[in-house]
Amino acid sequence: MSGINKVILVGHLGKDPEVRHLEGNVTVASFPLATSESYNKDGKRIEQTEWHNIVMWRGLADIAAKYLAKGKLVYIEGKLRTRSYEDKEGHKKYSTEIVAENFTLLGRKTDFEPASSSTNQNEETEEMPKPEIGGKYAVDDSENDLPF
Amino acid sequence: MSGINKVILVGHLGKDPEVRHLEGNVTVASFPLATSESYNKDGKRIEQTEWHNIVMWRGLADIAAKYLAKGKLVYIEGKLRTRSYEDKEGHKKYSTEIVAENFTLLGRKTDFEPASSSTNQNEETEEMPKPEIGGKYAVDDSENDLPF
Amino acid sequence: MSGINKVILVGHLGKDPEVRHLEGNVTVASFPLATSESYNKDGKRIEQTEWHNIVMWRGLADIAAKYLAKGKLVYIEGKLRTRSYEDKEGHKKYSTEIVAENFTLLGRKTDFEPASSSTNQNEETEEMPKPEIGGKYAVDDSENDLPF
Amino acid sequence: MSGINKVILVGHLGKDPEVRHLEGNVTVASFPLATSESYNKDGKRIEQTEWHNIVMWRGLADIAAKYLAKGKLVYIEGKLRTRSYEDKEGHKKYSTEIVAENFTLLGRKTDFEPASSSTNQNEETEEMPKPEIGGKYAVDDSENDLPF
DNA sequence: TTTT
DNA sequence: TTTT
Repeated sequence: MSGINKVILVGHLGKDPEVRHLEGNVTVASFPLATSESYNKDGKRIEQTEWHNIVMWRGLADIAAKYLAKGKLVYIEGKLRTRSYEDKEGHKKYSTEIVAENFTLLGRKTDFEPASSSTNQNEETEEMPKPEIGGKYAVDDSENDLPF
Repeated sequence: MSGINKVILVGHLGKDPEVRHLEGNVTVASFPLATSESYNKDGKRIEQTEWHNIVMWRGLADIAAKYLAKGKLVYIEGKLRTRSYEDKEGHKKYSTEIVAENFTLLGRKTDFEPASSSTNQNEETEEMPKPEIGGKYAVDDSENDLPF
Repeated sequence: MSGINKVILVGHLGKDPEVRHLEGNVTVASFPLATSESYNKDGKRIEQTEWHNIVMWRGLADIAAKYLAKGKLVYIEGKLRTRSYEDKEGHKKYSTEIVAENFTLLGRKTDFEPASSSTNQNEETEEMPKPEIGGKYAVDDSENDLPF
Repeated sequence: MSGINKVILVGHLGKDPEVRHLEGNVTVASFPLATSESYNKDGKRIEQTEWHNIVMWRGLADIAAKYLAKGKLVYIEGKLRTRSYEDKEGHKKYSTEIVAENFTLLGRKTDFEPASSSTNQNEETEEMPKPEIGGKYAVDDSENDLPF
């Protein structure tokens, strides 16, 4: 109860989204996102880049697979989730991810062409409408916390 | 294109939600929300309260009618919208509202009983589940900006 | 007490910042910001633009005067404030503004040259460092709500 | 360049803040924060709690040491930072933390008494003013990314 | 009044 | 591994 868990990021994709299809026709897309900030330290300009693991599920993953690609600038809203797992040597590890809830493409017009990287090229591209420049993409996951 | 318009508020309702039913079975709920902040000025503690006009549509309005009431503490996410209209004397006026997209009840447990104020009392109360303490309420308005 | 009043916007300036200097060497900058979103209605693509009145004070206003200009894409964080005033005919009016707390320039590289519009051209430009692309600009207004 | 890295949390402290004093009179406070959400799955109410590692520096850490304690409800704004380190066995590990930039106490009035847990009890308590209920605590870290 |  |  009583909780807000919200992340807002604007950054560039470090790689094309990696798309996997799970049982039950569930799509998952994931990619690293860089958010950089710069500041002065001792008179020198320092740029610090933070890398975030972004995960998108179902419909949002499908859209990500079509429109997002390495280098694109994107606004992402989501929530933090930390998973624990064991690596191959059996050591417990933690991974913190941002589970995206919606995203908006930002940046120049040429960024708004459908992505054509090896990861997400496919024949259905023509059936997909052009992404609205700056359009917000969100998908109802039927996980709405409604009281009925 | 290229736009983010997001408001995040935590505050108390100044009144019970006012609920109206428009043609097409559309519900609208609206209420004032106070967000206060305090700061020191010239050694004196100043408390400044800002009032916001909150509007909720459709399913979210229905939920608001059940669970929100004067005095409750609530987290609200939404977007800004400024409407212009003419008052009775024909003068053009502007009103800026926050169109809520979701909300979460905060505060003590006793705040989470269904509201029973004159505004939102009705027979269906018993059919409504208890609100989850801190549960997030959001409703898909079928306005998702999906490209298909 | 108990309040959060936060606005997050990404949009384009509709005009150059209008800069005023008040008594006490206080600078105020203000400008309209457009946030647009598009959605489908009845099979047609609708674009809806919302206009926001942005106000920046003191040091932040000085920076805005240098680096912001009509057309630029900017991320802004701030809070809502509604002022009431009387217009020339003596009618009470309300104006809701976003008092900015910090901003970050977004967009293409060419957007990061110092602004040279009529509003903010001045001789001091060369003394100003180049804005960091995507650098965050914030100024401590000595209004921190610290308990001491 | 071009980056926004923002986290907004509302949750309860899982423990009293752990306060450390580094060389140079630098204070660091850290504590776990729980944000819970509940949703329906297969007709059953599921409550899912996410734990976040919160870190506060310098002046903000000092304030946290005074006013925050296990169980308190707090609104926190900050940014994500992932550190890598080697554990005692020499295995590389990652830890994602939220570096807080400001916080606001939420909840009932009785929550706003100075904390008196073992962690943060000390003689200076009387010199500290009462925290404003819902007061926002922020401290300028002299890390402002100003271009001058 | 912005932008695409 | 992004971007400027």
